[in-house]
Amino acid sequence: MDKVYNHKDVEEKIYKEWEEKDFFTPEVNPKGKPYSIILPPPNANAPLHFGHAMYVIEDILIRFKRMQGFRALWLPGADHAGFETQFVFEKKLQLEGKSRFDYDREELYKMIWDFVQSNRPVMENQLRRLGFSLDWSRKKFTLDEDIVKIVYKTFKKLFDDGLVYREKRLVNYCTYDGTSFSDLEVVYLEKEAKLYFIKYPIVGEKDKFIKVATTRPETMLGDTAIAVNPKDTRYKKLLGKKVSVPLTGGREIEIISDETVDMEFGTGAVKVTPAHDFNDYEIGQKHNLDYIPVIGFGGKMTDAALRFSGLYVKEARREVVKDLGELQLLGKTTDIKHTVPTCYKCKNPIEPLLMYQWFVKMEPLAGRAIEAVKSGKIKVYPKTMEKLYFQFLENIHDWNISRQIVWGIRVPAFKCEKCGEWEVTSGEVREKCGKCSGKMNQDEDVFDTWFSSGQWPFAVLRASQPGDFKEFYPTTVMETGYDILRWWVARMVMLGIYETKKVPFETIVLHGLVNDPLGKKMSKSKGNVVNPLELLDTYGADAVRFALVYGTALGNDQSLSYPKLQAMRNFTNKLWNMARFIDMNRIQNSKLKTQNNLTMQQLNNLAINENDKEMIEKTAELTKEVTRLLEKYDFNHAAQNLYDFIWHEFADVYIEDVKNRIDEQSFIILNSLFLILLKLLHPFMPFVTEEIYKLLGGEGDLIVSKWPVKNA
RNA sequence: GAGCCCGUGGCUCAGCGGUAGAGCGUUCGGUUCACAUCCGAAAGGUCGAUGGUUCAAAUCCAUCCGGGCUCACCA
Repeated sequence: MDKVYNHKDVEEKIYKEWEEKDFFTPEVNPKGKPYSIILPPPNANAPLHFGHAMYVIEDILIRFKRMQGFRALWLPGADHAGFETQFVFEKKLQLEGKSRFDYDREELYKMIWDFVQSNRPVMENQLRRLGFSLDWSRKKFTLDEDIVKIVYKTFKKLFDDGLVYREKRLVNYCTYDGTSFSDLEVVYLEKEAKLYFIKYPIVGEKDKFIKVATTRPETMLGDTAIAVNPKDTRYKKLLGKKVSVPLTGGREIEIISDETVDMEFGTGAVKVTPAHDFNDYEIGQKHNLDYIPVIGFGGKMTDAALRFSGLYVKEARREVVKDLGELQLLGKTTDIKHTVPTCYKCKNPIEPLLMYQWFVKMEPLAGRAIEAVKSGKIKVYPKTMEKLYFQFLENIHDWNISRQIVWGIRVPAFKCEKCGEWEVTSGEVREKCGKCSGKMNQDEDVFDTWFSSGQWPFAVLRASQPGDFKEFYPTTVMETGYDILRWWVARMVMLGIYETKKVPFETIVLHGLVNDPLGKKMSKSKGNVVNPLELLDTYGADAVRFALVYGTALGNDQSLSYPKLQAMRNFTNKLWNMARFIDMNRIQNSKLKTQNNLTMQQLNNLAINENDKEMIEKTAELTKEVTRLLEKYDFNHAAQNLYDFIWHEFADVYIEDVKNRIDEQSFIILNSLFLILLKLLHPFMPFVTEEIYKLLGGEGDLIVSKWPVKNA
């Protein structure tokens, strides 16, 4: 054996061997009970970041269960990541001096498809480098034909059940990216703004005004009421009176009362623009107001904005303020801080705009999802995360699932040109209207990516291999970062229960984020992103894996620590040298048998020396403890126990002791105990343990060896 | 505005009701042994602050301070 463990020589070789021997499929344990985890499908188009390396937790579970004899399935996939990917692709086009408008829908889709396919192996190979024992024979993509079909079916079912509807409503729209979003994709940023006080002349009463305060004067062109609080005595006598909206050529609106108006803010009177503000939209619904859209989808003022038509919102604001000043209708302006809805991707302001979109009615779905966790049908680790889950589901709004992009699953809905009738299908194309035989056109929009990934567990198991769904659904564990609990996990629960009548997974395990060494969130814009591959090169996959679970409680964020990585790398080397010691003794004492792989029971029968007996007992205890900790998803302590015991008890004390009294019997015990420790450590450090196991003459392959049991 | 998490030796973090723990770092000693060393030992903490509950609190409760995250329609 080499003097020093060299992970580079070992990892690739071993992974290939495992893959060639088909150890990653559940079929290695044909008779075991099913145990399944679906890998959260990474974006097919993007290289992995450090968060993905945390999926090592899933590999630990799968290897553990595989060794215990379960039919352990860990199913890999890739996500088309609709808007994310189209955004990246458009950036690329931009660099080439092009834009999405230079291509028709089909061309653009094809280009993105090729782009994604060419990048996809990068991500998949990184998963291999991490040592993940994923069943590649079952890998799926969210745009695979069979998956798409399932997504269509769910949509149709939701529609038929009245849980999907198409309506013209105010939605979050990014005029830069040209698409609408769900609530979750809107980020509220605190910004400095000007609060303008504007006078609206009261009709028929000369020189009388009502003053309102607003940060968005340009939207006044679409005002359809002024609202005050019914309790506000200041305005009681003005209720029902008309005012004329400045700059609109005398358009008249009414002063109404609504209890949502905050008397303390501004003047206590608020302008109501139902077509461009969520609050105002609500008020508009209640009071049956008109909707006058003055901002268009391109971010420019519409014709309804009269002479401001064609101006961008910002310009329009400036002009409106200027004109109001000239008309003596502008009061004071003050500086305030307020939160502005912005696009999570491009950071430009989100405009609430009125449009027809497909919505999923969430309340009934959310209720069942809440119930699933409250009743214990789904367990959450760590338990504190339940709060996040409930918080989201208890305050949920209907989900806008339409996106105005091409990269994704196109909505299978067709509209008749003639009679306007909509028909939703399970993917079949409708050319003729069933009612009037008019020509039908498919909706241009695609689904929100999360609508398809929200169906992933049942979709992927129905599509992977015949029998998989029956065998492996519900899956055992869903493990992912807590940051996508709402985006993804909660939606999987809702859609899973809806479509299959069963929870999609029995347990949710959530890990924390990996921050940079200074504790800051890694992000491209900050330039502090650490490429996991570099660390794999430097420290080896085993060390990186171990460092990620060691010393951090489940669900807590951690900062990348180079000293820790180094310590873990040293640990792999320590293991290697323990093996070298054992190996050298075998060679030097050729009469020593290579008999090993004895069970605890056999070792107990063999041992005479007190120290040997004690070590057997301690190893048995460790086995019990590590097993117990893994069962309760306490990877941190399982890892710490292994580390401490192997280094500071087994190596520092026991090996030092055996050194001075080595004989046939003690060698067999030493060797066997070490192999047991390798088994316990294997889920965490699969490469070095497998390599050593084989060098020391372990039977077969460690990855499929039997998990040690205390009393066997 | 509301909620959540974190604040433990120089650094990174475990512990979360029963005499303060680990890794890294530091200091001293030993060894070249299977070990890019490794082994042994030591120094170093009134567990953010203040009150309370308890026989007993880093651990439970309250308030406050500091750091982070999330949610929310403040015009």
